[in-house]
Amino acid sequence: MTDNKKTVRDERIDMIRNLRENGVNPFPDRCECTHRLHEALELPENADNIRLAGRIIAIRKMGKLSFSHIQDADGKIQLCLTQDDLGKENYTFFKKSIDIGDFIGVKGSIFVTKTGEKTLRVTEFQLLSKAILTLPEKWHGLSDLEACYRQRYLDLIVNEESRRRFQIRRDLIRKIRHYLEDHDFMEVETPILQSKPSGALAKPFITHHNSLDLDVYMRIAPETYLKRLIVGGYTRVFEFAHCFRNEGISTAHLQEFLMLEYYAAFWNYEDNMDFTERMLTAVLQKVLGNLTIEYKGNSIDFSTPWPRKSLRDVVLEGTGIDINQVKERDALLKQAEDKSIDLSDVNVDALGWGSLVDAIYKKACRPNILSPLFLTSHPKELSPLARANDEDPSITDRFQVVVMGMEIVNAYSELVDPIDQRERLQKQQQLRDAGDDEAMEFDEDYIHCMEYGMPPISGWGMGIDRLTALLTNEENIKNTVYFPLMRPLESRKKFEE
RNA sequence: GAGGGAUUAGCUCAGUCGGUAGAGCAUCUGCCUUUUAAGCAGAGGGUCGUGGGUUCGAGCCCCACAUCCCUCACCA
Repeated sequence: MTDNKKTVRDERIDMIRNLRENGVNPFPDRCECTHRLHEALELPENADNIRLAGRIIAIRKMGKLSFSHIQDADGKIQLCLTQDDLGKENYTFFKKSIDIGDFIGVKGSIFVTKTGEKTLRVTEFQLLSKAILTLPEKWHGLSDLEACYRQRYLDLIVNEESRRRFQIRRDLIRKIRHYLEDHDFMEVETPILQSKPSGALAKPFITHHNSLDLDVYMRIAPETYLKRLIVGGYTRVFEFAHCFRNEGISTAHLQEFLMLEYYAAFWNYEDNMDFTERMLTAVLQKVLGNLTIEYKGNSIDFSTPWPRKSLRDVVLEGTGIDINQVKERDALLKQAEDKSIDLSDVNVDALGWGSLVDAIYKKACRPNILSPLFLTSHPKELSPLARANDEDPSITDRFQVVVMGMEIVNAYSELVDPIDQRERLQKQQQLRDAGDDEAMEFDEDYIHCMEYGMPPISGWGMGIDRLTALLTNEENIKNTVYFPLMRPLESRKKFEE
C-alpha cells in the first residue's frame, strides 16, 4: 500500500516481483548437490566442483568479500564469496538480493580460512527459494516456549539444542527397532480406531464412524491386540504404538504419545528383566555413547545389574509399613496416617486396599528413587492383565523400571488363563458399573481369543516420549514431540497481497 | 479443575513515581577483500495480548477475557 510503512515482508514480495521481471526464478524446481553439509566438512582442502545447498543463517558482508553460513538438519558450513571469483554482476546480485533465510545452491572448492574454518570458496551460486519472513534472532534464538511449540520449524532452524533433542529421539527409536529385530522380534501394526478401548486404565478419546454409525475409540494401549497376534502364532512381536488418552495436561503427560510394547512367548517376567537390562544399556550406549546421564542436576548411572525390589520391600523401607502384615484397607489407611504420610489430595474413600498401597508408594517412596530400579510384585488388584505369582497369588509377576521417580517401563508375565482372566475382567466391570471409570471394560472378544490357547508370555511397555525427556535433560515432555497439541490461536492476521 | 506468573518492534529484552515508546539483533542507505554476535555512519519500523473501567492523562492502577508457562490433583 503506502510506501512509508513497508514491512520486510512487503519489501521481499517486491523483490520477488523484480527478480521475475529480470528473468530470475525465485523458486527453481531443483538443485544438484554432491554432498550434504556435514559431509562437505570432511572433504580435504582444495576439493573442487563441490555442489551444496542449504538455508542461509548468517551473512557478513565486507565490501567485495562476504562470508556466509548455510545450514541443513545435520550441519552447517561457511561460504566465502568474492567479487573476484563471482564477477561484479553476480557478486552484486548476492549482496542485493540474497538474504538470511533464503535457500541457495552453491558450487566451489574447499579451503581453510585464516581462522582455521573449513569453507567453500563459491564460484557459482543459485537462489533456490526466497524467504519473505525474517528468522528469529541469531544470538538468542527463539526462546518463547509457546512459539517453539506452535512453530517448531523455527525452533529447529535456530536452536541447536532442539535439533539435538529430536535427533536423540530418532536414534532411540531406530536403535531399539534394530535391537528388537536382531532378537527375533517382528514389527506389527494394530488398530488405532477400536470399538472398545482396552489394555490400560485410562479415559479414551471418542470419535464416530459415519457409515457404520458407530462410536469408536482411539486406542489407549495396543496390548490386547498384540496378545491376539501371539495367539495367532507369532512368537515375538513389537509395535511403536501411538496411543491417545483423554486426560490432564502436564509436563509429564501428552494427550498423544508413543508407546513401545513388545510381547515374547515362552518368557516370564524374570527373563524379561534380563532382556530389558541388556536392551536398554545397549541402546543407551549406542545413542549416547555412555551409560551415565545428567538429569536436573542428578547423575544417573544405568550400569547393570539394576537392583530388583518388591513393592512390599520398597514401601517397607520407605515408610516402615509392611503391606504383607496389613491386608485390611482401613488398617492400612490408619498406619499411613500414623506415619504422617500426606494423602490429603488423594480421594482415599474411593480407594481399595491395592490402590491405597499404590498411593502410599507414589507419595512416600517413588520420588526418592533416582537410579534405575526394577520394582516388582505389585498387588493383583493393580494389575488386571498380569499373571498371579505361583507362591503368593495376592501379588503378580510384574515389574516396572523406575528412574528419577518416573515409571519408564511397565511389564509382566501375562495372564494367559482364560477362566481367571474372565473372572478378573468381570470384577473390573463390576467396579466400573459401580462408578469407577478407571476400571477396565469387559472385553468378550479378547477372552474368546484367549480360549483358543495362549502360550506363556511376557509383555513390556515403555513411553518413548518420557525416555526421550530423561535422556535429553528436558523437563517438559512437549519438547519431545514436534507438534504438541495446543489451543488454536484466533485466526492469524491476514495480509493483503 | 485449583493457585501463582508472563504477554512491549520480526526476534531477545528494558521501560523509574501514572506525564511524548527504548536498546541490541534483523531490515533499508552508504563505506569496507579473511569475517564468524564483523565493523563504522545514517534511516525506517509499535493497536504495549483483547475488551471495559479509574484518571486531566494509563505500557504502568482496577475488572473481565484470551493464550502460554510453573506448581498441585488424575493418568505413562
